[in-house]
Amino acid sequence: MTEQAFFVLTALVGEPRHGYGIVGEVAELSGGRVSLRVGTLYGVLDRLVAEGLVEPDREEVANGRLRRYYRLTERGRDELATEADRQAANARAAVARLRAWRPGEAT
Amino acid sequence: MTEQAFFVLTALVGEPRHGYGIVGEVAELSGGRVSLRVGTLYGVLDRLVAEGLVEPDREEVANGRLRRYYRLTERGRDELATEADRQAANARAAVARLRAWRPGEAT
DNA sequence: GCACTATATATCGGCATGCGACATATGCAT
DNA sequence: ATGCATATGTCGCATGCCGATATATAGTGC
Repeated sequence: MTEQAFFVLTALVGEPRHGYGIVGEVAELSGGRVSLRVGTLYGVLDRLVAEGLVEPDREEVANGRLRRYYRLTERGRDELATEADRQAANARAAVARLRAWRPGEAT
Repeated sequence: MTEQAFFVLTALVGEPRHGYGIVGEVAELSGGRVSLRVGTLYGVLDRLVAEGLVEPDREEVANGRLRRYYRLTERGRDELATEADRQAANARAAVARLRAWRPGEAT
């Protein structure tokens, strides 16, 4: 799973969001580290829908502008949890190695 | 940074390794979750060398077979540490959200 | 002797993905 | 009127992953 897809899923946890809202939410919850571009968003969203991790929720018109909402599926939630564990494990593996071999302490 | 590049850097922490050795090391330290393919390896390695995160170490001939070793640079080590923090933070953000909204507790 | 496997290097082409640029449209402020 | 924030979406380029392929040596099984 790509980092962008990972953050889209995370942004959708709890409540459905529309495309533009996801962009803002991703920027916020990543602390600005990841800026999801619109050119990326719809491609990612289409793929996630095709994989059954996300599904269309509803359409709203707010202030004359269309809002298309998406929500996380049960499977999307599970996949996200699995992926989060993976990432955490990867980070742990790297940190453990970096600690084991301090500079100048090469085997 | 891609997951493959991340694992190549991790595999090189502490001691220089040759290409084929990196493949085995990555498989081991990822618990089999990531299988780095040879078609991927050399591309990743070239990019890391170009970015100054990895550099050629030495060449050896063992059992009539050439072994080309690579080692992690100071910058490579720093980048890996930064990336590991990023991954850990991403995982934490996702887990925190998943815990906050349990199934059926939607806002 | 011959086939197969493991070790070890490297290249090539197809496919997926990320993203800048662009297109379109509304409401609000200047 | 001009521009900005909001909101949707498309297109093409560049990057990156990986299967397939090529080359070469040493050891094992038949």
